[in-house]
Parts: sequence; C-alpha cells; structure tokens
Amino acid sequence: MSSDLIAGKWETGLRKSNKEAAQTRTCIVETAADHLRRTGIAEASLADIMAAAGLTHGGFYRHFRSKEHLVAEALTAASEKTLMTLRKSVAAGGVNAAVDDYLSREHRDSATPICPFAAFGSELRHAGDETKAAAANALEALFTTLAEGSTTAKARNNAIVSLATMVGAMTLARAVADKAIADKILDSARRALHR
Amino acid sequence: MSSDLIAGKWETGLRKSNKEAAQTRTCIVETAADHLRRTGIAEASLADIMAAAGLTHGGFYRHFRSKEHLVAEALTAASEKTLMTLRKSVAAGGVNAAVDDYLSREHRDSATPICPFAAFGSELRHAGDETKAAAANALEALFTTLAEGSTTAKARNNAIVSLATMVGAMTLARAVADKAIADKILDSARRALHR
DNA sequence: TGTACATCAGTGAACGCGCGTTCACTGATGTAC
DNA sequence: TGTACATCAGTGAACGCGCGTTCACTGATGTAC
Repeated sequence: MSSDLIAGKWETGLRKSNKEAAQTRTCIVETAADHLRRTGIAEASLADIMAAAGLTHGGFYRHFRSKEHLVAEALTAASEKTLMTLRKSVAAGGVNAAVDDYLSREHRDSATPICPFAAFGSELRHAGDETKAAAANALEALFTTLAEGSTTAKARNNAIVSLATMVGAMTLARAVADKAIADKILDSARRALHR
Repeated sequence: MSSDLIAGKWETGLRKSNKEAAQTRTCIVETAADHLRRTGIAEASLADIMAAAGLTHGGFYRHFRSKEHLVAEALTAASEKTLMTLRKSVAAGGVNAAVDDYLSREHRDSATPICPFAAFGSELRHAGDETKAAAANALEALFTTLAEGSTTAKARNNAIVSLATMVGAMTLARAVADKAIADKILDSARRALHR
C-alpha cells in the first residue's frame, strides 16, 4: 500500500537535509493515512506508524506536536486519496459509477478502505478541533465532487444524502460478519442511489 | 442516565445472593451500554464502567470472561433501547416521526446517543465475532421496525436504506464541529427520507 | 566564496500512566445430607 | 427441618504490557560573517 514510500535508510548521528526531512514528514503522514484507515484512531499507535514508515518512534516529535496533530493531517491526506478515486469514477461513469465503486465488496473487504469516514467515522466525534476541521473540509470537497460541479441547492442536497447513505451502508456492512447481510445492505443502498 | 441503577452498597467479605448477583450483572451491562455510546469501544475502560455501576473493577471477571464479551452484551442492550425508542416514534407518527427523532439535533448533541451504530459503528469492524453477531441481530430488528411490519422486499429495502442514511448522516454530523454543516447534513437526510 | 559554529533529524532508552487481567481474601449464601 | 461445608460476589492490591511522550546523544547540514 504505502510500503513503496518508506523513508530511506539512515545511519545514526547524521542530520538529514531540510528537503529530506520534509520528505520524511510527508512519508509519515501518508503512512498514517493508510494505517488509520486500517485500525481506526484509538487503536493506532505512533510506534507502529513510525515503524511502517521505516523509522523509530523517537523521531516523531521532530515533525508533529502530538498524535492529534498527525491524525488531523492524516485525515486530510486520506480524504484526498478518496477524492481522487471518486473523481476518477465520476469522470468515467458519472455519479452512478462512483456509487458502485464505493459500495463495492472490494471496498468493504479491503483492510485499508478508501474512505476514512467509513473506516473511523464514528471516532471523529471524540477527536480534537483540528481533526474535526479537517473532517469538515474533506466533507465539503466530497459533496462538491458528488454534485458533479453543479452548484444548485438540489444537487448539493443530493450529494449530501448520497454520501451519508454510502458512509452509513459501508459502516453497517463492515460491522457484521455475515456476508449475505452485508451484501444486501450494499445492494439496497446502491440501487437507491442510482439515478 | 443509568445512575439510577447503581449496584447497592456492600461491605467487604459478604457473598451476595444469586438473585442480587444477577441484578449486578444486568446493572453492569446496562451501564456499559450507556458508557460505550459515550466513549466508543476502544476508549471505554472496564474500571470506568465498573465504577459507574458502583463497583470496583476486580469483580468484573465474576460476571464476564473478557471485555469483548461485555461489549457484545452491551451492544445488544443498547440496541434494545434504540429499538424501543424507534418503535415508540413509529407508533406515534409513523416512520417519518422515527426519522425526525433519530436525525434530531438533540440526538446529535447528546453525549449518550440513542443509537450504538452512530456512536461506535465504525469500531465494530474490529470487534470480535460475538459482537458482530450481536450487531447483525440488532440490525435485523431495526430493519423490521423501520419496515413497519411489512415483509415485502420493497419495504425491507427501504428500511435498510433509511437506516444506512440515518446512521451515515448522524456519523458525519457528529464528526464536524461546525453546527451549520452538521445541521445541513441532518436536514438533507431528513427530507430525503420522508415519504 | 570560505570558515566557525549552532541547529536539528533521527536513534534508542527511559518516563509515568492506564489498561485488561489475575489473585488472595472474607463470610453470608447455597447445597448436600 | 436442621446441620456442615463448599461456593463465590465483591474488594483492593498487584501483574505485565503498550501507550504517548521526553531526552541525551551524534555529526552532517544550515547559517552568519
């Protein structure tokens, strides 16, 4: 997944250049974006994220003030991936295609779901202000994308309802072990959202 | 909330009767049902739950094999409260009334939301088999209630989509700090689900 | 441009803390006769 | 029904563990002149 952007090997006691440090920072954020979607916020440990980025946990605070700050940035990064995926789907087959891709079994069964709101949406309630602001920005962009550029109130309303239904259906589908029930939830939502 | 069902005071070194022990167990489950909806699964500690039930944490394992087992039972208990609330709404004003009550600002702003799926839905992905089975049973009952007793495929589909939209909208509304955005999400979903 | 020195990215050990879980203990309750 | 004994609900201290965070250390990089 993001294993291709592991920070370069480094012998102890050497200062990295500013450019390299910036790359390391980006790498940590991208790795966290993946990791959070796999485990959720509360269950994600900084040591695991840093290790996945090819670093040790001690260096974390050279880049971020706290776990909360990383979560906020990682949510933004994850949302941008979701946006790009949805935009590609919309460009290829309209909103219906985006709905189909989102509500697919592949998305449901993926250890790293595309959408951070389906992955750890209910945990955001307890997140800090910065993370909640990132969530608001991400939602705004998602609404715009699903409105296909239309700025009418109706298009925006439809986009909001579509995303709510998609996130809810995916959350419920992932909450049960029984694939038949999960399939049924995804199917019902998919058909209801098709226009 | 459940502070009225705190386990009775007890001097050390006295065995409680089987009946009292059963009441204690019920009390722990009910307290946990509230507590989990407030904090989510990962952030809920057994010591806090036991303290809220008026007990010390050491006695927990006389009643449950592990935290996971309590979570499964608490989810069932929480779902039953949700069901009762929704049934009351449906009886009073049909599904529209249930939708309005669920998607209300009061529900969104409540520290202890009625619905466990809105409260910690995305965490269920990582829960054990027992908890996921409880989630499946809870969803089944919710679908039936929202179908208002009708057993047609269409009524069931509508019920599934309605619940998915309600859970998704509530999750997104609770994820942002900006009340205007949150209100908009709830309003859009409410109108879309009205029949 | 070159020199002198402060900066700081990353390591790895350490910190305090809270978690889930275990345990010795007590004496009224439950049970077998 | 009464007696003798095992059971066990709940307490409170303790366990190992992993968490977020801090820190001393290193020496190439960045910067001021």
